[in-house]
Amino acid sequence: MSIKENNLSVYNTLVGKKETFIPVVEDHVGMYVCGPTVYSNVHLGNARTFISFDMIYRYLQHLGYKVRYVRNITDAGHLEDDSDDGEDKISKKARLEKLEPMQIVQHYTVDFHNVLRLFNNLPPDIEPTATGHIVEQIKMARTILDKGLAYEVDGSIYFDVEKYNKDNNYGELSGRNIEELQSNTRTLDGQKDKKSPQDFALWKKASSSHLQHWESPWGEGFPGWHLECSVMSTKYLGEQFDIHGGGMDLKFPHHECEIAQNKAANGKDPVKYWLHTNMLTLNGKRMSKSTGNTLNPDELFSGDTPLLDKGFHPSAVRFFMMQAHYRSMLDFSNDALLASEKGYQRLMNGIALLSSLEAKKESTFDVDTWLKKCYTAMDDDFNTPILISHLFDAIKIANQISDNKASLTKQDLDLFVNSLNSFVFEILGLEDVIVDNNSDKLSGVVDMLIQMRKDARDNKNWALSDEIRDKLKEVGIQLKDGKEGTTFSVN
RNA sequence: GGUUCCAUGGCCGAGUGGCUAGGCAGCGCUCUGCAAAAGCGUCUACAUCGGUUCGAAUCCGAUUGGAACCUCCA
Repeated sequence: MSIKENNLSVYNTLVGKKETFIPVVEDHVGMYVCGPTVYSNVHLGNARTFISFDMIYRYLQHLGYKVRYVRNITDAGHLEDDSDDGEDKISKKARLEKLEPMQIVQHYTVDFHNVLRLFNNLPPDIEPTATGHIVEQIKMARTILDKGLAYEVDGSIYFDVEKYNKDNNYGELSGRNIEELQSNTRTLDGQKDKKSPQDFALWKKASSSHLQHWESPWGEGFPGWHLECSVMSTKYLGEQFDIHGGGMDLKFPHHECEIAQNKAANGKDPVKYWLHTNMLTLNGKRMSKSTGNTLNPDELFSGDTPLLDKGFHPSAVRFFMMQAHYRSMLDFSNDALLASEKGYQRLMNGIALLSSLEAKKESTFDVDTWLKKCYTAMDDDFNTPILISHLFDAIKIANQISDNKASLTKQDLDLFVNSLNSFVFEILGLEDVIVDNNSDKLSGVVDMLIQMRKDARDNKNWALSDEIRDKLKEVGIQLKDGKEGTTFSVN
């Protein structure tokens, strides 16, 4: 399959503007996305980032690119700070719960996968773990050490930012400069080993309290915060690859350090396009594990939280997220979600209707132009909100066709139906959940009541027919009287 | 404190130097025994104050308010 003729442009954080997307290797895309640190349940903010990149992955594939999507699992634990007695999150959690660190890792990795599956995310092609690449991390640390861009202090290896900055630009991604950083870095305890506060650890000596540690040329220790991503992206995508993604919050220092490590080790700019997704906020503040301002997916699905009136289907939530651009901040609220859910149902109803429409002799609607607009939206840095506005236009046309106010030829109708389905299900990754609402048994019961109500209505027994309708409504079943008979929906 | 970003109609949320995004709610209509649902139509906004321009919500400056990063976080 050849690449669809397209003008995909992406917003590249590195240059601060949109650029035409041209992969390093023709027809192939290497994409690395920073995955979660698995020390607690994944929250919706995390999910947003991975859902956004899932959409990007899907669209790149749709365009015909052969994509290798790598997303890591951070299971080695990042240090809480750079102090000597620093304890990483995974060890800390393990100590609290009296569990093996890898037990924690396993538990939350499974949770992470489950949640993303519910959101209909495709799995990445490779999902490497930090603990599975200790050898490679030691090797890269040694390479950087050999090149003189890192130094050893008491069993720990630190990256020499100042020295690196002489021939490179530390801060190119986040727009910082090193002087500013030096004058503005807060003073933290236990940084006496480092030459300069902005230096960061490639390898840290393990203290006796550390549960996770490995043997290295410098003694027992564990890898630094940023090394795993440099190592694993290089290993699976090469020294230079196309897309590196992650949340905005990782821009600095994490991604900045990744660039520095890769350039120091390989002498090349590792990434062509840096893509950063914006935060999901709750009450106007960013969701964050450490501050506790979070909403967990199971609370969202069940509605078991004071924040929500009811539970929401993962696909409706995904639609809610797709209605905002991935680079915009999105605030999570009950009202916004309810509004989105209704729109989502409308979209699904329209799609169901569309597949039952009949072709006519002539077309009153220009499908090709519509389709082009859809692609233009997606090609413009994956603008899903605009795409969705076009999808609603399509739904309007579908209704018009149904009312005989518009028509499409067989060829146009097929293209229309296929394109709409492909955008909604294949690219946006939504699911048709209307069907899921109607379990066989329930619909059997309700159909019986609908028939009884019809008999009552035929006998003009309005009291009974209204009672059936209203009682059903009370238990959350909405009857819908239409020309072709009565259907129902479950709220 | 430093750096960066944002402020859009009742709500959510795109866009952007002249060409009414879209969704939800509201209102009107169609349908209906009455409703509901559904569909159709409609409501025309861009924080404040200056400036640039034939023209600014869109560019520039200031002000106010908010956010992110600077410390682990998607």
